[in-house]
Amino acid sequence: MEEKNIKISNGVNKELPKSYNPQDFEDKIYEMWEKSGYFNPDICVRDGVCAKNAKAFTIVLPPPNITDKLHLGHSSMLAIEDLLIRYHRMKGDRALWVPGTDHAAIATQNVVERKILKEEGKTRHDLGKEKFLKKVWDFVGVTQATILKQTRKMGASLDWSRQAFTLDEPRKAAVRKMFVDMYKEGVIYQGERIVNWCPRCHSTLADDEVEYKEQKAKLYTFKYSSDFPITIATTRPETKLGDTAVAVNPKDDRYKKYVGKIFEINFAGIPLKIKIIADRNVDMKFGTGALGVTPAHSMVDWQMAEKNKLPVIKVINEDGKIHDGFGEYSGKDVLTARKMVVKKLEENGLLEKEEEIENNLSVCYRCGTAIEPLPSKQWFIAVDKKIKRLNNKSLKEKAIEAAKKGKIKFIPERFTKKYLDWMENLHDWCISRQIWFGHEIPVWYKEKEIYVGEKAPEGIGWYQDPDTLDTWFSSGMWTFSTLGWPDNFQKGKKAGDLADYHPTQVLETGYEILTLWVSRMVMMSEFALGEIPFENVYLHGMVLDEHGKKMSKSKGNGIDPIEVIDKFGTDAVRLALLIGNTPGNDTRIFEEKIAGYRNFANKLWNISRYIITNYELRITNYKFDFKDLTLFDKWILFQMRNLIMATRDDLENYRFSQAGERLREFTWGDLADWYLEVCKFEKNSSKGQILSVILNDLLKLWHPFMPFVTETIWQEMENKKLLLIEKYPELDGYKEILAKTNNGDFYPEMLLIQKIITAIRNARSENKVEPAKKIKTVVYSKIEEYKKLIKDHEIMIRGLKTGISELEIKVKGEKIAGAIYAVVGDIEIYLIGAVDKEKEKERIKKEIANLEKVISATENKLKNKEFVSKAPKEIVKKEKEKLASWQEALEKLKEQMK
RNA sequence: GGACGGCUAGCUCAGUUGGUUAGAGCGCUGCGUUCACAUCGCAGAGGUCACAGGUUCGAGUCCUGUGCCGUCCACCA
Repeated sequence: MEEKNIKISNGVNKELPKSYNPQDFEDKIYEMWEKSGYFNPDICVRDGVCAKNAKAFTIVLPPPNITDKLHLGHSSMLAIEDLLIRYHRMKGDRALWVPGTDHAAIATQNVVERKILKEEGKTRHDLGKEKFLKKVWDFVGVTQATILKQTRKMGASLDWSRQAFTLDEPRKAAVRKMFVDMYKEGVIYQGERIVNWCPRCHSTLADDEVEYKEQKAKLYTFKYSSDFPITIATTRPETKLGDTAVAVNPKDDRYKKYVGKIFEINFAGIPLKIKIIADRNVDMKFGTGALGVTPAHSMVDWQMAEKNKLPVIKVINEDGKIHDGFGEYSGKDVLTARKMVVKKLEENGLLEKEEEIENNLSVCYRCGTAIEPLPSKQWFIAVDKKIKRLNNKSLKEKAIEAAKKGKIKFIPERFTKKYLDWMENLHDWCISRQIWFGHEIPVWYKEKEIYVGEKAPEGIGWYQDPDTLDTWFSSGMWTFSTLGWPDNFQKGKKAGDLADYHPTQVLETGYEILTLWVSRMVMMSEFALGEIPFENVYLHGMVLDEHGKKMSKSKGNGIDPIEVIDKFGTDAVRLALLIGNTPGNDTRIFEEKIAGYRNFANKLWNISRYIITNYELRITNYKFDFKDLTLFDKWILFQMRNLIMATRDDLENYRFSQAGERLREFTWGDLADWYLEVCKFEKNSSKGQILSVILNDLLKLWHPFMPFVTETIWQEMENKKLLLIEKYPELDGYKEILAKTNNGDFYPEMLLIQKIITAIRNARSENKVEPAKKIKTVVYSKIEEYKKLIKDHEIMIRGLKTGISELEIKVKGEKIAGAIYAVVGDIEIYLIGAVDKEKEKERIKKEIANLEKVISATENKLKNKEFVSKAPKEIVKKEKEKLASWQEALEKLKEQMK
């Protein structure tokens, strides 16, 4: 067939290249999409791509931290979300995907702090707040630009006209409004709490910023004083200067009699009032079973103190030294003070035991300094407070209810439990942070006055709260702050984007922030709008390296998305991330895997190239009026219809990997290896049109997975419209065709032909017959229909690498000696004149052994009366049929061995 | 300490409600370059589904227990 010149989309006449080179097309294609405006659903409505009243399908992109460029985990997130968005856009939904980035307060501040320390040898305090923040904003500008570029590289069809940043002006206004509303409602309050304090960095740390270091420590067992009845144990005697209670387990008979009593004692020279309290969290078996309660310097003790209304005595100050008012200890650092206290105890004969134990020391993840838990004034969100606007339910209750009632579904389902466990144990949420970069707290002070409002108060002498808000406060508002809240929410009514796109349909994010982020979003949305933020939460796993290790810069095992995109193409990277893993599970990725999908993209390219060059005239002719349909035509259309059905079902149920594998199997197996090969030998008037239909729908099905190569091919096919906004394949046309073929009654015939071809190839290969050698082939069959079937498909059978020189079809003849033998059910095949007797014998023996094994297993099954009586009739019938056909084949093979 | 996940071919992983001889990709073995593709084609080898019980006519799949690996949470005074 002569090679034709194909018009490429840019108008230049040229031949399609032999292999697909992503770099030649990807950027151009993305530009086309972006310029078209169809990433924006409003433009789609305007141009009739989707109906005005079409269902909305909204995803807000989990905003990547601007601390660094994107890694493969982000790529995975983008691939999944883009798949969903493209699928729904093609289905005709008003698909909106909102882009943005996260200021990631603490993380960003730390990165910049480290950077200036390294580059200029300065701390943030050296620079001062204003200069330091300028440095941060410079940094943000750079990384943000990189992130946005990378996101486009992934092919993400985000609506850039709605781009947001968690710390831009609209979001700042939203945060202020939220804070003030919550404050007015009494949900936000100021209170004291133990925070993780790093005495070196002079800052609080979030719980997840604390690291634990295994170490050996000394556990001291002692009495406060000789007149105190209970012995306690501690690794930190110096903090005991601030003890206000001793806690024991309420079931502990040793101490029951003391519970409720107060002892006034002198501990190492300092007078203390100690109350004996009962708390079921005290482990009777650890140490002496009694715990000295130091409310100011232990999270757990603080909680006990609150419950029991105990006084709080601060022992250690912000520099990690003993506070004033502790006599000789004041001003000493904790280690010195510890030695002094222990010495005192020894002198007074109060120290009973000193032993080495293993324990976990909390240290600052930045500098490794031991953390001091200290009480400090912070802002909180009350999660248990009943709120009027929530029908007297608390934020916690609303968030739990949403999951329990199934308003919010989790994928995979097991994360529902994790979400609920976390929610049920949630304490008030501390939202203030002692850092500079972040949302300012809309609170002003003037001597003893306090003002909370969206704008600074009038008058002189007011100063703003120096703290900033936890980054999750603003990202918790992400689903609605990006859709125009609060402007779009007046008098309790949604308007604009908020009315059109909220609640969103899917929140797709990593399972590691289920608790940190997802839970907060639910509470914030319930408070602000009285509705859930999203209907489904799809959780993906982590992207790990080949050996299952986390990718990290320090280990140097990370794969840079841009590098692999340059090497293998975006589509290949996307497929490698989408296929071969399941929701909520981690996935390993390495270059060989990506290379495999690069090969696949090329395969699809070549399939298309073949169809386009050979059937060019009919390629855009998408019509289901075929004049004549052969067995294989019916089969491929049947397979295609099943594929469309299954893919839709898979995508609706978030089985992306399965959908991808199925598509791959059809494309490479059914279409390339069988149907296209058939087309080379079987000519009929419908072929071009069938191929046109198949390729059209196949490209559409693949588009959400591999947007670039599919769009490129689509454009090569001289389509005026973008594949991006094509309608997703429907079943209508296929249904008609199928009705005409009695819903697939041709299927067994098709399988028979396939089996005959495979059997011949196999027999030749095992006998080491050179592929080029043509052999006379004789086929026996008692069944008249089969004979006709084979006769009708002779050209095709001969064409498909069976190396037949002459094909003879007989009813039944004598066994042909010295020939290669194969059997397919009733059909016997002899390949004459190329037998390798030893190999042939071996092969038949192997097949006999194989058959005998399955036959005996099946016979036993059918002998079992209970199986026959209790199993469904269908299953039993199937087993019987199988057995019969195996037995027939076995007999024939045995005949050959004689 | 608590919760969750994994354990299926040499490697990476699928396996939807229990029911053909348990699948795929990569890798491996043999053969193959004439007209879509060597980023390819054809054929093949390779698994007692971690282990032990149980339910069932029937278990990779459901239940109980054990082991190993991993993750998250809580952290011991």
